[in-house]
Amino acid sequence: MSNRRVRVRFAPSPTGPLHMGGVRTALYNYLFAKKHGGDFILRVEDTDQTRLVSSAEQYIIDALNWCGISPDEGQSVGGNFGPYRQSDRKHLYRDYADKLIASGHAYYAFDTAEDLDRVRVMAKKAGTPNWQYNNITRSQMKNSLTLPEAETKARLEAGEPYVIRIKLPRNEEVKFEDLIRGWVSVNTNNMDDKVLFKSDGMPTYHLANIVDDHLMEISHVIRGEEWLPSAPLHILLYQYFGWESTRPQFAHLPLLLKPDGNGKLSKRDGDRLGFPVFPLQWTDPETGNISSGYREQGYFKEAFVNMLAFLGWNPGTEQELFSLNDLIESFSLERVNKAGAKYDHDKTKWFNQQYLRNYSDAQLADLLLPTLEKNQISATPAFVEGVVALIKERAYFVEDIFTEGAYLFSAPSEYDEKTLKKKWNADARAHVENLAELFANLSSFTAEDLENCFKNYLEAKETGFGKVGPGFRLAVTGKGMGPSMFEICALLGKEETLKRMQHSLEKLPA
RNA sequence: GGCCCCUUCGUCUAUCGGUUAGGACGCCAGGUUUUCAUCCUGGAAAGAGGAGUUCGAUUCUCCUAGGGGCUGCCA
Repeated sequence: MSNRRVRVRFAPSPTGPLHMGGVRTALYNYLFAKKHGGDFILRVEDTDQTRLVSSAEQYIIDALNWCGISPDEGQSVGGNFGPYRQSDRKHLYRDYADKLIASGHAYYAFDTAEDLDRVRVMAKKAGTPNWQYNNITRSQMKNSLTLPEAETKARLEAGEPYVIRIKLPRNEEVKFEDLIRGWVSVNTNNMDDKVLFKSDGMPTYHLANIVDDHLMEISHVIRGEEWLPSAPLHILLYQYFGWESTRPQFAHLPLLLKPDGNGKLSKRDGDRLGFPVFPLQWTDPETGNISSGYREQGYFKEAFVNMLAFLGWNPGTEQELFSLNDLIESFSLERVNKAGAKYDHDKTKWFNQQYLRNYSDAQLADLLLPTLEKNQISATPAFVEGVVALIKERAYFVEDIFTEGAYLFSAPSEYDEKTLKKKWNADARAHVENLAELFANLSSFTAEDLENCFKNYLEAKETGFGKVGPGFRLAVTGKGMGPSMFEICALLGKEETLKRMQHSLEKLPA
């Protein structure tokens, strides 16, 4: 058992886009697999045909690929344990359900959905809020345990719809050791006879999940805490199938919580609180609604992954910046927290800023190209790199470099009103005029030259930086704030700088 | 309501019986900067409450409270 090859699976249901909680579950599975030299499998659990969203499966694959945590096995990449889509495995499950019936651990139930609704409503009226189909109530229902054998047989042969339910024992303690939570135990009296096989011929999650994990030789089931309540049921299934010796170990992850109010982060929270909940942008195929994604918002996948990894896990050191390889090296389930974690968007932005700074100017210039193209701006690579160097430390996103430094690419068409009002006067105008003249005579136009020239001017005029600087900046950039003016002018070059200064004198009030 | 899980600064977290309870984000103040951003320095900020075990509990146990999950022929 301990020598068993590590094989983990991420098993989403393709009912929509994967949200960041799902991505984190996938990430932890991936990290655990890679840490132990094992396999990371993507299994699509599409047993609920009514909730299926056709484009969801591809979205899930795209999202994992973007994050750099592509599966080793799956429908799209192949593998020796396929098919990896449960609807393609449909033929497999019935036999297992039958085995359970044969061994007395499951039974046929003929109660219709309407029957069950009625019973639940009545029970509620009688003061029982959650009626369950269990080892007591099943005696009053229509199933192969209560019906005469001949009638069961007749109904089956007549093609009457039925489901197969697990038959839980009375008053039995089910215990298992969770890798994150330790011993968890539940009494079967508090569990119900879950449906294993639906009337549409599909297995439910519970059956398909156990059968597939077994067949695919899964060694560790790492999934969200929402599955903790049904884990005992799964334990029992392994027991009834006689698969206890190869039963995977369980690890139930803490949930990602909404930053405001209560509850777990859900798909419906997309953009509601001013941040995406999806890794990639998603267009709802029915409504056409678009939900934003981290990728399209300009987040680096490294930052996104790093941030997600830290929501529920930490290395125990003070290091916070981890590449995917660093994460693989450091990850362990023992260091995963038990309590749910609230998502913090500020921290996510901070992570992105950190990664942005780790890129070289040349790399960032490259990344900026599409944005420039979109805005129909052409500039030499050297110039773009110069802009990056000047602006990058005030940027969180690549795109910020453009929005913050737009005035470097094209001369200002408007001038900041506040600065205009406060700093532009006859003196400022005269200073710009004088400086333009001095600059025109410079043979070398480096930041250093400009600074010297500027400072000499200040001395000559016996004035301070504060009297001249703001007007000068306004004239050249149209802004009231920004990086060093000397750096800016040096980057723009003599011709452009002078042109802008002249232009401002014509355009700004006298 | 029932069952299960959880509980350290606002948030993410460190601490595996003895610490001035540490770090990060955010926030505030000061410094650097012509300005803004960056950067630097500093600051405010936490063991839910109550019992017990122990020489000693944030750490172990129990109770209470609070939070979360589940309670479907959904996953």
